Amino acid sequence: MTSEQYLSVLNPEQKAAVMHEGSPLLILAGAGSGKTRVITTKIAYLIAEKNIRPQSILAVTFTKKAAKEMLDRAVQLEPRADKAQIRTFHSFGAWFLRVYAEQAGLDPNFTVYDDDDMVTLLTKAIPDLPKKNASHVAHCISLAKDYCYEPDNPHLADIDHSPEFPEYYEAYQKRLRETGNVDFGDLIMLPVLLLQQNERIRTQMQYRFRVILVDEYQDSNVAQFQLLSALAGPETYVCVVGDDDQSIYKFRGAEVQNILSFQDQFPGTTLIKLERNYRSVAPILHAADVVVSNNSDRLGKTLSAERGDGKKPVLAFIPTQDDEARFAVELIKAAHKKGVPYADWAILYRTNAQSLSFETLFNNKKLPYTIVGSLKFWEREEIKDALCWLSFIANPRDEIAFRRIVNKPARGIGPTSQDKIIARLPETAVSESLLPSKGILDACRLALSSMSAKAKKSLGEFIELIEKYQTELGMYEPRAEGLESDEEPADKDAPSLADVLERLIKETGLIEYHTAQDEIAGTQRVANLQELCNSAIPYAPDRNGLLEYLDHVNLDRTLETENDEQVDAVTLITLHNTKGLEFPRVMITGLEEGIFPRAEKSAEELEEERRLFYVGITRARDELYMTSCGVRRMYGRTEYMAISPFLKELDTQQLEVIGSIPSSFKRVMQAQQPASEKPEDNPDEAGYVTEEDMELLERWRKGRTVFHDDYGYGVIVSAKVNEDSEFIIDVQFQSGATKKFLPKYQANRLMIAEI
DNA sequence: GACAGTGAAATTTTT
DNA sequence: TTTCACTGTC
Repeated sequence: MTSEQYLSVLNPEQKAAVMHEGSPLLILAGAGSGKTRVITTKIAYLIAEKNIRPQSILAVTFTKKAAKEMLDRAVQLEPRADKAQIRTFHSFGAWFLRVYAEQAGLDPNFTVYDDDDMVTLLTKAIPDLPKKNASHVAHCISLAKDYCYEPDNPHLADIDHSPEFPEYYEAYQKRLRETGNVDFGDLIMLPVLLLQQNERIRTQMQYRFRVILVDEYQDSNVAQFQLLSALAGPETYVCVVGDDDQSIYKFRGAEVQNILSFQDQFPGTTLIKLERNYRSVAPILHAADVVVSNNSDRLGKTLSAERGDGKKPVLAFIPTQDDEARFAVELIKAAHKKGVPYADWAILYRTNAQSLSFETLFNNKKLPYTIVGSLKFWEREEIKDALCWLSFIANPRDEIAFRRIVNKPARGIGPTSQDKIIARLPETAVSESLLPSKGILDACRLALSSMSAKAKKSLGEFIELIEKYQTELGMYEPRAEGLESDEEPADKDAPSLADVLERLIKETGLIEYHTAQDEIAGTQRVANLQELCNSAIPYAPDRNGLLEYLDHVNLDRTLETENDEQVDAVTLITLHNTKGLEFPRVMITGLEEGIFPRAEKSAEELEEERRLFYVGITRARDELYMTSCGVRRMYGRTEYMAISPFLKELDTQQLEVIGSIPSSFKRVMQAQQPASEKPEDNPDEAGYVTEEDMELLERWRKGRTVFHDDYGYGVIVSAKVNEDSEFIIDVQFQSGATKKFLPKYQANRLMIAEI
């Protein structure tokens, strides 16, 4: 495509953003304003018209999915863009640290620890830290790293002001360095420290990247800002794109301040606003706007709906979560009959746990779906086991991996022996001046003499097995790689890492171990292991292949189903994961107080939840459905849900409301009706009593005997409309227990007992 | 050191 | 309701 062609489809602001040069650029891009198009066109334009070498362009995104899409679209416009560095922040960090592993004090074959590994390592580093506290401390350490605070930083108290925290952090960091590995936070923090301390490396990097583009800048954290600052030299062209209304990662250290103060941090910045929305029809955009305008802490912008009018959003009140899933199925099936593909639909929810009722029913009704970003697969025991074998082969200083695999299946080397071995680790560091060290393997050899005959034998076999694979994969050969790392994808028929992995899980006894487990518990573990092997197919059976594969699984937990794009399936996804995506038809589920927004939110956090709602609404192109359940099963108990406070912020005149409307919402609707249509009588009691309530009051009056499926016979001791305008009864059962019910939602389980 | 049985806790959101 | 961590026994 020529640049005239791709520039001609842009509106004036977009074109200005693409062609801008000579100063830092901040693009404030509203939802659906063609932000990705602008970035990808800019990449193509810089290469084609400004003679920028593709290799010297760095484009950073937050998710691998976004990176992939950006690369694909840029390549469509300009084939040479495939040489540009388009990565997530974390994968850039991993790339950088592999290039400068030695300077960063890391094993060149390091792998990345996840949150669970952090907790485990922490309990090893600080033995008397209670397990329950460990995950909290681990979380705080992550946050500290998001702010680029080292253990001696006085600001640590802002994160956790317990006096021990800096000690814990320091002990953890020391132990982590001994493993040669990194955690997620290190992937950003260590490059920042290295760039700040080492002028030569800084100059190298600043020379290497002449253009840096950052997407979703509103969700960058302080460490990422510092990384950007360190990478940007006086000659570097910096362009960031973001939307303060879509900042949803505060809990992870995201700092909206980064985008709000960008113009101060980078003096002379040009600001371009993209406010034309090309995605959603007007009523959907209106709903989004009404909701987000309840937030106070925002730059403020007005989106115009370029697509014009369309279908009003639908708000459905639904009895239970099973009905919610049924509602989705019916809607989707009905549309499918009219030719709407399944893939047009996305079901959005606040917490991963909510996907379950949809999965169950979709399976039942043979409705195809894909789950995005479900971490479950990678958290499975058998998967982690297999990956730890690979990690330990790559880096035999990896204490966590070692402990996990050395005694599985049982080899008679329990925690006590493991501690003994790890205790010998310092000796190996001294005796082993030649790099790379064989770490724990050497420590095992030192500890052999003090072990029982049985343990000695199996530990010897363990060492042998690891070393065999290390040799096969050439783990100690120098890495033939400079700054460029443009690996060609492996040939389909070429030998693959998958073959190695398959052999490994057989030889280690993992497959037998899990076959046995499958038979006992009826699980799918062997099948999962097979799936894992499949995921390794594109990687070469050598050192680089292994490291790339491990980075891939550690930095991107979404299981790549190769035929992702071809299969026609409904998308099940958390609201957070929808960032950057769009769908013709969107259903936002679980709009109940305590679910969305989640319970116990401060005012500030509530604004973030509201932004999350805003993000969800603005994903929809043509149709938007919102559902709210009356009751929901949680922890095996049935809970009565109040409607989400966000629903009360909607413009009910611009909604289609269906289902049995709770009186608390009827009140909202009446309040918003034009004065002429308002009913005359408006009793201003605590609870507003509707006609429907009158019927309920008559039927469920005080003193009547009722029968409940679970609790048996009982007497109604109170019947009233509560503060939330919901009709509620108290029933005293024969057991003596008193329970509250909303009879409207209990038609199947609670009935009047005729006497 | 392995395993069965018991009791308590669990659901944020993600790179 | 399910899952996980802890305890006591072999």
